[in-house]
Amino acid sequence: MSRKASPVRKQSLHALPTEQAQARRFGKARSARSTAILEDYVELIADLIESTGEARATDIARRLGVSHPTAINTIARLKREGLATARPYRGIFLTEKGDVLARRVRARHRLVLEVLLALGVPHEAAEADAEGIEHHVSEATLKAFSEFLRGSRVKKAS
Amino acid sequence: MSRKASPVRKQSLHALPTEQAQARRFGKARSARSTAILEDYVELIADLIESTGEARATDIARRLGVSHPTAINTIARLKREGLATARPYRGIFLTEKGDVLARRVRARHRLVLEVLLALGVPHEAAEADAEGIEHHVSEATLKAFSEFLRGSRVKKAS
DNA sequence: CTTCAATTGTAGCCAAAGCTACATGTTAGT
DNA sequence: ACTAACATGTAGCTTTGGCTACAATTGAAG
Repeated sequence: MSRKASPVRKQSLHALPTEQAQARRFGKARSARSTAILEDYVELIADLIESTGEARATDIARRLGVSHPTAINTIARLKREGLATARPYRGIFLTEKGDVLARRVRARHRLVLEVLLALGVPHEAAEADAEGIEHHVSEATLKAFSEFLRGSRVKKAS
Repeated sequence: MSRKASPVRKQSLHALPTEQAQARRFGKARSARSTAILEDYVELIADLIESTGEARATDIARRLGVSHPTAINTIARLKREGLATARPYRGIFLTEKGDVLARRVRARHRLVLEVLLALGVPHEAAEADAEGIEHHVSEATLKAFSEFLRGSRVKKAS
């Protein structure tokens, strides 16, 4: 079937998106997946530094639920990408770039969590799902979320 | 720092979750990520079969925006996991198990999309983000979503 | 019935993200 | 000042999910 590459594939009943549109969407999801881990690390490092004064590799590994070599490997990737630095045996630090990313990610995380809670998702599920969902929320969606929250807060206040 | 493994790490200002809780959440997100691709394939195969009568490897590759060997590799994984079968040069088919998964995934996808739209997310962003978000939505969240939608539909109707 | 282009399959590469096992540093407590 | 326990680092393996390049199969058109 389908000898020629593209000409107007019969769009039927449920109307699939066009190939291009669908490929674009999947591509976005793929790239979000590949940055998700970096974002998790950066966010966690920022949290640890803020709340305990330092971010050590093993603490990070324990909190992520991975082995410490895995954490060290990923931290090496953070360094390669200019998001973090580390003085051996002295802990992990964020670069300026890492810090900027951390702020963005944390704000987004909080917003996603609040929206889930506002929608009536139970606390623990909201916390768990937010951890996965946050990486796939675009700017446009973020904006809609914060407007929705403003609305629902107003409603509650009245 | 932190000679002993766990004793009550000082929970400060922003109150980090406990190590166990956080590790559990990250673990869930990780496993969701690893099944996300399988779910995408199964969903797409079901869509293609329903709307065009068959699912060919190259169509799948084109729609996902990946090379055809990548698609074939992943389809091999689907077969290994008992979700799909393929008769060489004859297209891809879902097993019973694959079909069950496809139904679940499609229902979830639709629900996530509807919620995003109901929250005021623009159409294209909603479609794109849903593609990533859907894989991280738990049963509890799904339930909350469908109740929220019922509510918002009622409101709109009034 | 041949041919040639599209589809499908195979081989072999890469990077990421996980693991276990082992080696090396550090440092708190005696 | 030692030493044991913990933290950190290194080596080497696996799986997943990408890729390109090439080989084989199909089937529509001539």
